[in-house]
Amino acid sequence: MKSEPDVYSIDDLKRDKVTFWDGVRNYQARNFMRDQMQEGDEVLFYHSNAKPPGVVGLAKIVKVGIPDPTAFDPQSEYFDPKSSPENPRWYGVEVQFLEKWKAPVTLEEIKKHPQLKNMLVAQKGQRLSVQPVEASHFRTLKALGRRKVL
DNA sequence: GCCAACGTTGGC
DNA sequence: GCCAACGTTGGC
Repeated sequence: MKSEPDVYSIDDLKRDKVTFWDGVRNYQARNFMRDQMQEGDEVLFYHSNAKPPGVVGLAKIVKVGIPDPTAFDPQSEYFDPKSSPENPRWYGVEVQFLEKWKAPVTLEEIKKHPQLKNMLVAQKGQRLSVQPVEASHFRTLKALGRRKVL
């Protein structure tokens, strides 16, 4: 899951412990959250528009399939008049903080890594804010994130 | 700040 | 249902 750290960072999640992941307004991302995510799933937390961009830690899905209330709120920047509480168009999930790594696994590193370079996030033009990660990629990346920092 | 690579919108 | 125009994402 991608987030711009200026908007919501891994430190914010660490502070909050649990947060509702709102504001997803892309059908592919929504469908992935709705159809693929399960409670208990681990999630890579990615800082986009960051210096450097990369995966900064781990989180866990604690609840799925929650209608996104910001879509109903005319004051919200995520307001969508086509979504209503009776017929919600947008959904989110609850995410729990697990760990923040001492150093991020940067996008540059992912692109260079033989076992990670074909990850979705490393592909050109790939801008989905929520995207699937293959199990082997997940394991490799997690091990990299947990390495001792020199 | 630039711009490639999308996704969405709306006229027709 | 096509597609041009427009908006957004996000690395660089």
